[in-house]
Amino acid sequence: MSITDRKFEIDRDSKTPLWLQIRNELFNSLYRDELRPGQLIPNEKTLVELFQVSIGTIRKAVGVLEKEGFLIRKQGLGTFVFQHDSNSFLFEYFHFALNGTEKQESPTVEFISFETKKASKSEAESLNIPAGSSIHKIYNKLGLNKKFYIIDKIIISQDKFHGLNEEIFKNRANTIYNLYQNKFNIFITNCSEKLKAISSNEKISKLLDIDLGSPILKIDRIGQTYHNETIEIRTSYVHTSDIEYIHSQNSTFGEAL
Amino acid sequence: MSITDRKFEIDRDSKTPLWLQIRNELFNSLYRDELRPGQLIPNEKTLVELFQVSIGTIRKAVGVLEKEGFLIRKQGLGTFVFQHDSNSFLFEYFHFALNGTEKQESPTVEFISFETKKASKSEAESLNIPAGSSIHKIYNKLGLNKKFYIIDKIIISQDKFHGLNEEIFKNRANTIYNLYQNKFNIFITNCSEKLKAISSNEKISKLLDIDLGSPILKIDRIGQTYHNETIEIRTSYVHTSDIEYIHSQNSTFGEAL
DNA sequence: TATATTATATCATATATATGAATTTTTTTT
DNA sequence: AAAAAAAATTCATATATATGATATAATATA
Repeated sequence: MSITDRKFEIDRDSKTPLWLQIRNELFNSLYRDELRPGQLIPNEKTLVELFQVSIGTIRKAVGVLEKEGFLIRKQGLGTFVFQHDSNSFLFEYFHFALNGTEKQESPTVEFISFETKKASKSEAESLNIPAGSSIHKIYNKLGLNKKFYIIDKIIISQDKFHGLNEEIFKNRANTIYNLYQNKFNIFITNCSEKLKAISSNEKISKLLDIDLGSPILKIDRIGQTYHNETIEIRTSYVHTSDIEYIHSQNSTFGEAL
Repeated sequence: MSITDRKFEIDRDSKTPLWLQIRNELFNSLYRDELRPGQLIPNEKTLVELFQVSIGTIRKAVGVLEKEGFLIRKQGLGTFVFQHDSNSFLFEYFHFALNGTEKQESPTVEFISFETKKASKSEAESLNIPAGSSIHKIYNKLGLNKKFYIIDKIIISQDKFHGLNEEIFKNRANTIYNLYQNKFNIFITNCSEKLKAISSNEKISKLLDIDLGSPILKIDRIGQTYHNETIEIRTSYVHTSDIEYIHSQNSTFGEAL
């Protein structure tokens, strides 16, 4: 259903502000896929008619969604739905740079393996799927500057990625999140990472060509979509001799609405 | 000089929008300490008269500074300058939680040592001070749940913290950044952290009561004030058996203006 | 055809104004 | 003196409107 045909119910007597109601309605349209990644959304004048509010209220609602990262406004052009692609990937989810440098380069990605198997208990729990469900387990190698430093293990539910196989995964033209988005209609909206230092085991040592027991940065990432539905578990094993994980922030930034 | 006595120069013919000019003027007032941490800033009506623009333009400028974390608006009360204190500390700069938990508890902090010495070449370089200048080197121990997991090494220039000594540091009533802010008029506005996995050396092993060579998370943090002036170098050595470093984010959040 | 011009569409900035909500202060009442 | 009520202060929401900036499309011109 097109968004311009929708009937939106805005309650002028509600205690929640109009702009927030509209923000939520637009958010739901994203969630329900009435507005798709990359798509041009109706212009402000049309939204005014659709919601029967003033343009200032529309701009406030759209502005919040823009700050949240769901929409992108372009002056003279229109407002678009954010999409995962090779440009956005770089600065969003890849947090490594060569020692001492700030500039984040695009990593080289090399496929290692693709398996489909039964989820372990903890894997099933993290993905919130029934115990014993099928999952895809994918290994990748990531590098910077012609050397590989990172092993990525990706775990996703088979059910949510119907038809996914090694060929499709390997032949994707863009990022992994772009594949999720375009082929499987799953849009990753947020990630949470937990970092630890561990000793490398035999498998990791071999894959990264380092000594057994070397200190390794282990990153557990949970990738979620709308309404905090967990889609992906990704574990990164990083040899941090030449590269480092970067995390910058401003005063209270990050905790704001 | 009080901000209400200042003469602000707003250029209505400039290509930079009024709201941005005003945002910058207010930012400079923060930088120049005409507006101090915790202070109530003039109300919107006063700002309208001060800058001779409409209230919408003022609200836009203040709104941006609020999003950036420099101001905090309270309906019915006024707008205040953000300040470092024990409440804000928790969720801003401490990124650890016990394994599996999300909730961030306040860490226990225990003083280890306070030294004043000559800066090494790399320390001087990082702090952007002349080679051989005096610095303070402070060690702390941080813990959660009655166990210590973190050793913090803090390095600051003696020049910028005139009169600081062990007693003053130990007897502070609040956070370290609060001490900088209130006693030395230095306001930390942003931090950048770089993480690595290393093997613990003898000193760290002893301090954290762990085996020599255990994998350790090493965090190099640069604390800066207005205009990216580096104030503090902090290195954390973290034993991540029971705790983990947490980093969450939304789609494009973090890269927005 | 290629280039310059003009028109159109769309978001950005700015003003003016009215009403509401939350907090504090002042006044009145008991 | 204490409690309740009223007033004042301040930010929040919402409308209406005008002009500017930017990108694209359509048209006219060389």
